[in-house]
Amino acid sequence: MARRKPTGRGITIEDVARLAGVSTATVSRALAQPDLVRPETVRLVTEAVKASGYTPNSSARSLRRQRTNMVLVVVPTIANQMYAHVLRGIDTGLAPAGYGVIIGNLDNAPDKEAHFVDLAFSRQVDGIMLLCGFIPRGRGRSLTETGLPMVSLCAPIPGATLPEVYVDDAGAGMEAGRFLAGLGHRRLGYAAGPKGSVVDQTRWTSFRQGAIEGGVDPAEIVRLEGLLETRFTYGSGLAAAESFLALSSRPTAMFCASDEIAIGFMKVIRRAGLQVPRDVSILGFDGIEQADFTDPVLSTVRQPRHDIGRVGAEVLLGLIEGGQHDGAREVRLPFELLDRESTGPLPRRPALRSVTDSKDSSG
Amino acid sequence: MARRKPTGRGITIEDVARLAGVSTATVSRALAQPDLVRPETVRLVTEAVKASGYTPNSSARSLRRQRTNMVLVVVPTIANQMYAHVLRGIDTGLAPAGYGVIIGNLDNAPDKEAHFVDLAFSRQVDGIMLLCGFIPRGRGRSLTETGLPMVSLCAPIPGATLPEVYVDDAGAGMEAGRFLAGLGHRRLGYAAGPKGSVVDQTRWTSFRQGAIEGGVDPAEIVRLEGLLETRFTYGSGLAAAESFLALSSRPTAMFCASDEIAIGFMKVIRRAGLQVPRDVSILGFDGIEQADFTDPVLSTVRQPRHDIGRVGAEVLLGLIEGGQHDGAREVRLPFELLDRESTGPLPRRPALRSVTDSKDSSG
DNA sequence: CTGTTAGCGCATTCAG
DNA sequence: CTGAATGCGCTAACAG
Repeated sequence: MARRKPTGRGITIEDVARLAGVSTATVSRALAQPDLVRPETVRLVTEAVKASGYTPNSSARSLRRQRTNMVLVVVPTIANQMYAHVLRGIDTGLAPAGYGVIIGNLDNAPDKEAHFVDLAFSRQVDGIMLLCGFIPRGRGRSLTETGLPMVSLCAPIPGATLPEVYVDDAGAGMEAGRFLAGLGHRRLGYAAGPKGSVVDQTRWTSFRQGAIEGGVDPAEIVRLEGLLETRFTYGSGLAAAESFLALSSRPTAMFCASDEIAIGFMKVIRRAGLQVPRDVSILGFDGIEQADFTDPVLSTVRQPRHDIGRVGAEVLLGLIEGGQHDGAREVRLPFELLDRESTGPLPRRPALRSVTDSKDSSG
Repeated sequence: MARRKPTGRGITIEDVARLAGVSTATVSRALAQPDLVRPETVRLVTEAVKASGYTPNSSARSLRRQRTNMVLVVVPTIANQMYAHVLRGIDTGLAPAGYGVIIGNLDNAPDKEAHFVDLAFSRQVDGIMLLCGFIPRGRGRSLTETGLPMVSLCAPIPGATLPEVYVDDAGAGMEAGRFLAGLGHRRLGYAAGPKGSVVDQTRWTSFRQGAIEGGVDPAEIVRLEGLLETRFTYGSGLAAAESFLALSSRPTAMFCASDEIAIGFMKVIRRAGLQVPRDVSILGFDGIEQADFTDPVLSTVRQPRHDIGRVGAEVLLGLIEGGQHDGAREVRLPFELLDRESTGPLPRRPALRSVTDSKDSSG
């Protein structure tokens, strides 16, 4: 009822000032730093605000304060459960500080990269979170050149010196290798992620190393890639499984670069008549919710998805509000190997095609 | 190399103007409406821009133009595959028009609602997309009062008169009911979604109706809810399954309000020794990617997730750029019932507990 | 404690 | 076709 005449369109600070009988500066202060204003005046202003329904215009405020209270989050694809939960964590960490999220969904469209670079250069955000494992470029310039605070989550970025928040992929890979070796498996496979990815590289290398430590012959560790594009998706799992089935001598245990890959992989080999884990043990990576609902329940290396996001947000806020980059801070979060139903001890006889060849393995 | 001295911090339009030897007005025009500027001048400006690395400041531009080129997307939780894909669709529809997405993740935190209302009132966005099936409120005011263009996706909002883009839930529910009845099932169950939700209500009512049309006795259609909070999540499926198992006379076919519910449900009853679809048929809703990877593959009603987002974005852009709300436009997208592996004809004998009681069913 | 003043960086009048 | 001037709405100096 007390709604004031909307002069032009929105209610401005001037309307409130008039209503409260004070200057705009006082309104601004009463709202931002009430302790610097006489209580009675604060009350007047507060009431005027309530009466008018005033909300400060964010563009004007951003322009003036050189701060937008927004963060750009660049993610390979929002459709992946893993990233979705990291995003939730980011939101959890950012919201209390009054920051919002602008979503930068790459979604395998390289031209979008440039768009996010522009966004950053236009100062639409105060900081950047990279979940993509590389630094976006476009129009001949890179995000680093914005000078904006930036952190990398989920994946380290080689050559860059920004704070990183992620799990110890190398340690996890090692443990995965030792784990499967410890179950007695002597021929292992790795269902690969994207070839260029540091994360994939790390997991593969360390897995191999862990397996060797566990007593596996290096020649008996095979890397399986998809035929076309290999990413962390179901599709890559399907493709890797096809490669797997085509092998004359198959691994008895597989380590997969992601849960999606593991789930895709498992589907194909089960359709082919193999049983998990009797014929093949399968170990995933990520610990997405869906892995709790496969049958058998997927063994996997769980990453603290939510925490990665939350901690990443806190690190970034520190950079934004604290000011100085205090060198390349690095936060390693703990992983956890979940030994569940899709992994088991070495079966009596090696897994062969359902059409059993009379050919012995050489050795 | 040609980088100009960064006077204060960023490169402004003034720097470019100086560099090109023209006024700031000309720079602005050369960039926004080159046809109004002499080609030679445009060239000068373009070169100056390139040399300086100038990108217009978005806060200043937004303030001046009363337009931010951002859209707020309010989503119940970003962790749900369904919403994640709708979001992708939204991005697909928005990006070509130069609009970005600010993510409004409710995540079951009611206090966040108010925050998004403030965001809208502060004119930080030009439009709003609601995937939550209701109109967020906070601080005693509702999003509608912002006067901003708004559309509702995935769910109609009762009482509101905004454009809606969603599948025909009623038709889908009917078809689900007829489908299961057509398979010969005479005792049906519905694993419910959130009680207050219009979507749940619609699916349940129409499912019931379809089943009755298919010849099922209304008394033989049971609604199963979770014990605590019932939502569209795995957890609700688990809870519904517990209720299911406790029934003395169990349905032989279940319609689930979402795929997550269906998957959670399936897990529990299979652990209890029941087989799908031999003992119980299960039909989901949504058509998330994960449903392709269950064993058996989940039958479900597929929604065009991506299209819902894309079309919704286009409708909203029409409102934003076109200006006038042309009444409550409504777009219904087609659903598709996927008859796959988790549904089958009525089994010979009704599903009982694995510990077979000698008690006959009354009838 | 409060008001006045001065921009933040840009796009749009209005004159030339 | 171009330049000078104005103000979008707000906050931070600086005086009182």
